[in-house]
Amino acid sequence: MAEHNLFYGFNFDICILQKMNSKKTTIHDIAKELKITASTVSRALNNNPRISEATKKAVLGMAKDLNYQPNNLAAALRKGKSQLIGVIVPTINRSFFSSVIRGIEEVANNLNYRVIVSQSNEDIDNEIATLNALLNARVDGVLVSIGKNTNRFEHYNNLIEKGIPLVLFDRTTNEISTSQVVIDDYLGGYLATEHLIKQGCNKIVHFTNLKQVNIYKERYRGYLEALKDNGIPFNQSLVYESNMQLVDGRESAEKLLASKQEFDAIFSASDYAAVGAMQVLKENNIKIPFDVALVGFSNEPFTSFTDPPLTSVSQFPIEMGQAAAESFFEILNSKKKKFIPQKTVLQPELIIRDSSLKEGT
Amino acid sequence: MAEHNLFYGFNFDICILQKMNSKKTTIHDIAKELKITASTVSRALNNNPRISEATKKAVLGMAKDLNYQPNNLAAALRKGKSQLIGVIVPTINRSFFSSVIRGIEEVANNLNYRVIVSQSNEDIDNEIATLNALLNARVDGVLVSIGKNTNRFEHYNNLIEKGIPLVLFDRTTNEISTSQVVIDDYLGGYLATEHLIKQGCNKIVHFTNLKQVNIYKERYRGYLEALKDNGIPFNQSLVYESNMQLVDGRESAEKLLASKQEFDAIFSASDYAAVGAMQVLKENNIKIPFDVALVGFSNEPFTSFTDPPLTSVSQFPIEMGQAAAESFFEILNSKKKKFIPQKTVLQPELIIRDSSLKEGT
DNA sequence: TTTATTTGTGCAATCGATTGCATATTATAA
DNA sequence: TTATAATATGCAATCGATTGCACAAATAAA
Repeated sequence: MAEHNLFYGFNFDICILQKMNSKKTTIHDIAKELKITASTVSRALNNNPRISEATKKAVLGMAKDLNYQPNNLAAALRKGKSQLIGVIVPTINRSFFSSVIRGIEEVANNLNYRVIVSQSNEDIDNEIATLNALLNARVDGVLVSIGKNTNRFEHYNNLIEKGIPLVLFDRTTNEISTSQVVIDDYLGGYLATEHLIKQGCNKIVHFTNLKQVNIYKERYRGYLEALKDNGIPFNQSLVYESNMQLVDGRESAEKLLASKQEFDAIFSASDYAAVGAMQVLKENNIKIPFDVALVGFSNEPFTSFTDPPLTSVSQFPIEMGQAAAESFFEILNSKKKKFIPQKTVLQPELIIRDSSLKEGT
Repeated sequence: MAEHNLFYGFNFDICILQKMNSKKTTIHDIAKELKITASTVSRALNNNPRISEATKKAVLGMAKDLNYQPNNLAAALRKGKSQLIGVIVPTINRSFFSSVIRGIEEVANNLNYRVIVSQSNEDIDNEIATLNALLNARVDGVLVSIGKNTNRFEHYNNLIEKGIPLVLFDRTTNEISTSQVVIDDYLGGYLATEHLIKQGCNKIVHFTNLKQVNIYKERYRGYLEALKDNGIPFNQSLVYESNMQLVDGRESAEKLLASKQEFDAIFSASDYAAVGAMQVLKENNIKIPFDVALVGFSNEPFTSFTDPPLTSVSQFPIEMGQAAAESFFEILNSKKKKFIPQKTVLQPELIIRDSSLKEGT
């Protein structure tokens, strides 16, 4: 296990934390130096048109000389906006979410906003506590992907009542009347299934999760529709419900084999469950994709490292983050004007890899 | 590609952003209501011993009634500390870093601090800009994993001079005299190599990167030492240098095969390069681990999904984040006292999987 | 009963930047 | 030359919470 070994004084010197009498310089210091007032300095720094070019130049120069660093806290307090935005995700520790955050950050930083990240750990109390903490930190708004178990939404609706911008992404709900960004899970399910059919499969198993989360239902709906559109009768006994983790995929695959049903493909609504199934199939000497074609969902980074590489549906997480941030700033900038919550639906893309590619080889 | 389709008015109502006359309540509101002063309210909320229990109870009750939310900005401005800490990583979008952040967050949130995350994208200018942005946001300190190309460190040394707590983790340097948290890469390299030797290998290839980054050098050193300790002569032509991504691993493996050298194992200092090698070996019908045993480094999540699963060295990223945060708060709390920068070295662990396990099967 | 403490609150300044309004200076129009 | 407008800057209040110091009331000690 990871232990903490402490070594002292490597090639470090003992150092004394000197609070440095160099008190940070403020606009008042600049003002004093230039024999003008702080208000003029403030305006000059903000490029206010009422300030002469000469003064502006002088202020900017002196600011540089004194190594002036603006205190955003003071400005935030006065202006009532902090240039901070909060992001709540179930966990940061998943490729999908960290990529979304990356997208959000890109857009936010460009607009000179900073991002505060918090994790709900799929726990509603945690989610509420974390939201309050963000509000206390006076974030200018919040972007959220709600937890699996979140079934009350007052805390979010309160935000909206207070006029605090809120955007939901990926894990959304219609119980909250605000802008949201999702991918078209239905389409993703449809594309995946259609692809399998085109590969010649017609006994397609589906792994899904029927809990409250919308996304799986939509993928399932896409699966059904693709079958229908291609004249393939739906067979309920080919649908396996589980928690969609790797072990669940293994379990479903084992049940499937035990059932002796015929099947020539599996469309798993999760990459993890797909990998579990892949393992079981290989253990049983079932050839992928020749005996059974396999498609996952999410295009997790590991999908290209499995053997065979796993066909999957990309959700474009970075783009989702960007879109969410853009939606967010639209709300932020529409203050006091009428504002219509909008739903941004991103198009998923089927990433075809060997696990489902029968022809050619 | 992901397009943005905008649908209006799904089951959303048009909603007007009402700045809600409900101005946020402040301690003054509570004070007025209770006919006491704001200072008393402030002290009561902070559980100051000079305030009577009765008053405290009244204040707390009224605070709840009025739905009071403290304004951390105001407190931060006055107290000169924001309860915000900044984290800079090359990218958030990598399992290792997002896990470290998770660890940092856990500790920080418990102490009522929020974490602001920023990415440097391995670019030094970006790193400096992002650091300044964090300072302007008045973070109480910073935790950093420095970029690959960062070769100047004044911006960090400035922090230290100003007495702003700084902790380095994983990607560190001795050019900055502050606390740091790393794993023992040397030991990781040693363990990996030793394990291969114990499996009966004695012609062990090593994939490494010889750039400025310390971590690869240390792993290499561990490799050399393990060879030496086991009486295996070092063969320079078995060492392949590259950028350590998947394609680089492929390339190195191809060169290796083309060289016709004999080898019975590969220790790659990166999981990605290891997977690249795995692909090439399999394409050449070389059996893993029977013909060639394979070990990676980092224990990326995908290592358990490859075929065969890849033996690797775990760096315990969450624990690293926790240790970094603990180090950070030690500095923060040692203010004005003498403070000795300390180096925390975490022990890595070899996670043995099938790619290197010759016996048994 | 008087003096010394302790206890509980209030007063007012402060953190640093912003901003509505007033004012002084200069340029333009009448 | 005087009235008017434009330009540039200053004054002072403000955002909301914190905190050193003062002070009154209550309690304890003399």
